Amino acid sequence: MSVDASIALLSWYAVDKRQLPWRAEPGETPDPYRIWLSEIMLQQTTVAAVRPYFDKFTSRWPSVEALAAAEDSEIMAAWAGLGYYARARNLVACARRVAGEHGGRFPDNEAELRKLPGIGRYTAAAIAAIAFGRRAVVVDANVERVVSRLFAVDAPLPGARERLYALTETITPETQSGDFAQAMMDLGSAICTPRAPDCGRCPLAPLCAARAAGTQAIYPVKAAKAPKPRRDGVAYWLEHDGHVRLVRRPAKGLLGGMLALPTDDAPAEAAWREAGSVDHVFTHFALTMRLLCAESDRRDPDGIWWPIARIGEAGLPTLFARLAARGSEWRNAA
DNA sequence: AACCCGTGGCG
DNA sequence: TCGCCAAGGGT
Repeated sequence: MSVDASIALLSWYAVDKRQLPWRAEPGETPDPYRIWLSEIMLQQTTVAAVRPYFDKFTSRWPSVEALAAAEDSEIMAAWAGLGYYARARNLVACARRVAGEHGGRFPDNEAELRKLPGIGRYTAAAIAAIAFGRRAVVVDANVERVVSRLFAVDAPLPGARERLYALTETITPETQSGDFAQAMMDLGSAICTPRAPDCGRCPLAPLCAARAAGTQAIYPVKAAKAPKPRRDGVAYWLEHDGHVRLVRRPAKGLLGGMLALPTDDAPAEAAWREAGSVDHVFTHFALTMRLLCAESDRRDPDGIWWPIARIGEAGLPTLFARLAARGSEWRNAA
């Protein structure tokens, strides 16, 4: 099974693999910095969403030393809109550790990579295999889906995670495990998809237990999810002389470390006026946030005041970018 | 171990 | 329309 699976898969990958900006062409040497950056961005995020951010980051910061030397605020702003902002905070911390403690070179093995911020079991294995040619067991959501079908694993996720890891280990080849991992992920993305997998085009179909039983659509089995609660909030658009008041959110928690409109408590005594609301869905709750707007007769010198004409450059996360659009409309209507 | 943490596309 | 889903990690 092991050898058959990897040969069939690698043959398919050699022909049908995707061209991606971070992926080295055959004969090229992969750049660990670009592999690392792409892997962090791709955590729980689609290739289509990552592409423009990867291009922007590698243009502005072509090396890990360049990234390490950047200001936190620049990097957070550049990450705005991509989500899961702890990744950006860990990205800076990791770049500075690599630049400061490793001479600008990423560790070339899983155990050392695993010690760096933002690099967990999956990412350490992926970088070790793809950037450094190490044999590593790379298990992401694509691989879990493919393997759950190959072996018809009936135990539900996330409990079945260790079982799926062990099964992946049995089919991971000793060499070319980086290509094998990327092939599994491309297969999961293009053919062995969550709904309606295209088994007719799958190089692993002859080896697939679920396919043999005709039950491929039921895998991976997943535990029921808790219902998503709804919450309500208030944000404030306070402007003065063409500028709007912003705040830097606390480093931890929701949208941590990002610039935002003030929330919860009014930033000033003013004649606040309703300007509608924005609905936004986060991973674990749905939020309806009202927007209150006012003009201030003075400018608190301790606050962050951003020119409204350039609000698009502030690097607001999506929720606040949408609220800011409402605030600008309110302003133009007044 | 269970919970926290974004966003946009898709059927 | 809305729930599902995505190259997960931290605590």
